[in-house]
Amino acid sequence: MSVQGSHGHSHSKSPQSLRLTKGAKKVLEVLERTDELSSAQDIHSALRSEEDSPPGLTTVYRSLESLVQLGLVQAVDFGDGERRYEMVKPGEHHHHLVCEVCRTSVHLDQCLVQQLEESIQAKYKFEVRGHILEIFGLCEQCQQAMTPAGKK
Amino acid sequence: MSVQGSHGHSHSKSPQSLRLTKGAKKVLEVLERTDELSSAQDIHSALRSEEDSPPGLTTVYRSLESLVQLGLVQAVDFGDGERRYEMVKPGEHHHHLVCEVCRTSVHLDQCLVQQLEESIQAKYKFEVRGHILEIFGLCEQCQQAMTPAGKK
DNA sequence: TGGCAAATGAAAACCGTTTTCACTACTAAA
DNA sequence: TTTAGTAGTGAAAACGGTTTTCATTTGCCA
Repeated sequence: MSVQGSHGHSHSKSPQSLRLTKGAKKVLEVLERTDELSSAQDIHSALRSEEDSPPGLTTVYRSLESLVQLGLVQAVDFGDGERRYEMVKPGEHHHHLVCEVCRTSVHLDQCLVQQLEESIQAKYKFEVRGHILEIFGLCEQCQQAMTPAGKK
Repeated sequence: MSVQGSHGHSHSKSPQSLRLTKGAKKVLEVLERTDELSSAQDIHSALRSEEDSPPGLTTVYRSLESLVQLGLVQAVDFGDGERRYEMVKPGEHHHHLVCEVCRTSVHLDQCLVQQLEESIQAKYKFEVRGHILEIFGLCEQCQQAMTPAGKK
């Protein structure tokens, strides 16, 4: 249920794209079988290497936007300038451990924030609609790979 | 303690900027008296409207990078394409309620994640170094401003 | 089957951020 | 105090992910 603003001016999303277009289906397929977070470009190259006439990058972006709107996909932003996406399994909601070195990410098995929302709502009169929680650090391998000396 | 990757390749930050330069001081002053999150451009225009020879945008960016490195400022990314910054009061760590309509943000008075870090560390063998938690929704005013009809 | 709205792709525009490079301001040594 | 040498700065260009534009194609349906 993470919320994702858009770069530019985000015109309220008109008629189009409320249906699952052909391109969007292909994008969703890629995300369906990918366990890690994927950027638009990741998805685009995945498709290009397996389809004979893959959707263009533009279509991938547009599809992702629709899929997010449809609630089938969630966008995550680590602040490194590249947005990542992943499938949302219905009723599932979770966060990630993101390794700062190798950038791999692991799902946390449940949402840590849900219980807090109610009290925030009461205390701040703030209507909670979504949240981003990402935890950064070092995965096990990268901890080991970092020799005591190199521990910048 | 939010973590902030950089856009490009982030050359490990050489000698320079480990001291508080003149430009950085001005940037810090702006953040010091601002209670909301500010983007680089915000800071730049603030300075331009009050100094006779204000630091350029480049310097603002460079200063912010240094200040983050020095731990005096933290960067926050909502995924709308614009990074925001705020002063870090020593020992303080908190998160924000961000209104999706008017984009104002309010501090939560404490960190909601700290208690979790230890158990994450144990369970996932993941060395936690930082996290991002931002909660999105509607502030009180914007809730009211949204007439039942206009509730897109 | 003809007409239209939606979908698509290529290329251009965007825009926040970073890099480059020439120049200036400090600072420390002589 | 002059003289390096180093760090800081600004303007402009480069970058790169994302969005827009616009001409074309696709697919639905009356």
